[in-house]
Amino acid sequence: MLFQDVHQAHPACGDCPIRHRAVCARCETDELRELDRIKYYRSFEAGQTVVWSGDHMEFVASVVTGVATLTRALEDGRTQMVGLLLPSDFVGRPGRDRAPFNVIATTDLLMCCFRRKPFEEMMARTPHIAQRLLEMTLSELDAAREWMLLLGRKTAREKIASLLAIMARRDAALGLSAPSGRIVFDLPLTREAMSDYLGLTLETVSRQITALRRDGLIELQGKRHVIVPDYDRLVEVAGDDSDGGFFG
Amino acid sequence: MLFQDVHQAHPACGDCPIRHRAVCARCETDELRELDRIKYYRSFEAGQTVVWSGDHMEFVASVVTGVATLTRALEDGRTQMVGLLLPSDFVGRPGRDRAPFNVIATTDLLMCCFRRKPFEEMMARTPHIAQRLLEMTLSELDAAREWMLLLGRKTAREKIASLLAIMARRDAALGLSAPSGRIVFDLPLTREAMSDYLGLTLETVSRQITALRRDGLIELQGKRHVIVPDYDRLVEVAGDDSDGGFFG
DNA sequence: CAGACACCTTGACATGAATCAAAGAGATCC
DNA sequence: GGATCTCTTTGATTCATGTCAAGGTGTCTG
Repeated sequence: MLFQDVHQAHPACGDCPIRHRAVCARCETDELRELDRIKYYRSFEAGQTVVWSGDHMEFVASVVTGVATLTRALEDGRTQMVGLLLPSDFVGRPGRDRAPFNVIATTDLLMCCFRRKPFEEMMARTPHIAQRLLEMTLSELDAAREWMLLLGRKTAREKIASLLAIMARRDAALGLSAPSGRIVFDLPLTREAMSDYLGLTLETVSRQITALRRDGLIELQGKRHVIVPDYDRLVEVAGDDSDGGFFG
Repeated sequence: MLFQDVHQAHPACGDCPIRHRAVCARCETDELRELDRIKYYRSFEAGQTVVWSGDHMEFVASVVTGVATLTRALEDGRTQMVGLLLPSDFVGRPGRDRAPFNVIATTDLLMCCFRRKPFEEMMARTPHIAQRLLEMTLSELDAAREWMLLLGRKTAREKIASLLAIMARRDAALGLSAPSGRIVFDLPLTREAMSDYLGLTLETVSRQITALRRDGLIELQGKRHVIVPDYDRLVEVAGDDSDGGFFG
């Protein structure tokens, strides 16, 4: 789910992005019908809290449109983002009833929810759903570990370059082009959200973005519109030894 | 696998710790027999590499005895530990054939392996194994996220206290006592391994351990034998808002 | 249009952790 | 029993990033 590639999913599975992208990779119609029966939609406004860490979470869900963040915080307020939910990403855990992190909508957000109990029952009857979830969870785990390397060992400059490269890559993928050469996209995060993601302060984020611009690695129009003239050069600054890991 | 609690498993499932602890929570004998048929043991000496990142990994496995680490590294050698494998922990991913990290034995190590293909086939036939793996993977994901909070937002002192608290907690759990009051245990990691885990240098680790000792939060006999006189006070220094998260 | 607000940038300074360097403590080996 | 090796501690210094503070930019609202 963390940076899950929207386009890995089967492209011909109907209108609801949820049905095939997040849950049911094989698209068998009986199961889709059953999923349809137990699903419902919820929408949230930008800034609204979806679930608070420690709360009961009586559903699992999939993002239809918008962006949400998963965060954990220390008592004194220091906050770390631990995941980013983009359209088609899945959140929730069959078998656990308390959320281990805060889920917050950063833009207007539409989620497709399944009440946990019926979903679990369906999972028990439909083995390939558990396998699909396992696969997705393993991808997330890989992404989390890649992120641990970033948080523990990269410099501020490398961190920013990494984040921009991921965003660029993701948007290139949405446009179905290979990520190389010139890429243009909009940042879906504030500087503060970026700092929470990268384990930095927002001032440092701002300064490093300025530095990357000064060095010609990116161009900015306004605060959020980013132009990456040379994707490969950016990846080089990011210092990744395996950029591919992020998309599982 | 990361900090998986050995004692969560059903205690009465036979002699091979693998059979029930890591893979088969329900202990049905037919399945255990089948797992027995496809399993084999491999042992490694301390320091030996089990798998190198990017290599083909043709098995999934479970730790019987010893300790192994999962690490990722940048090209210039900066290294981040992304997981710790202790007895009963599971490693490997059905459905992927390349390891996304290095697995290195830090002590002499005995692993119980299952060739990937037969294991996958068995998983397809035995739904609750996929569910069990999903459960374990979700626990690991929670642990990884907890670790992201540590790496991104905690001070060196808090990081060390967190690691010691986890070790203390784990060893208290092995002795079947509740983690509180006085706990005594041996560190299974060198200062360098600890630094790789915590995103610090080994000098900083050494200094902070000295500082915690000076402040009476821990006592040391030799380099590795640790006495925690007051577990709760240590947890307080660690700054965790949810210590429970680590054991899923 | 003015005012308010959220978001972002920049500057000056402080500080926690890294780096570089040296030496101590325990093992192991002949 | 001394030599050697690995692991660890400690000290001096540097540097990257955090902290505190001020001001800029764009958007929305009345």
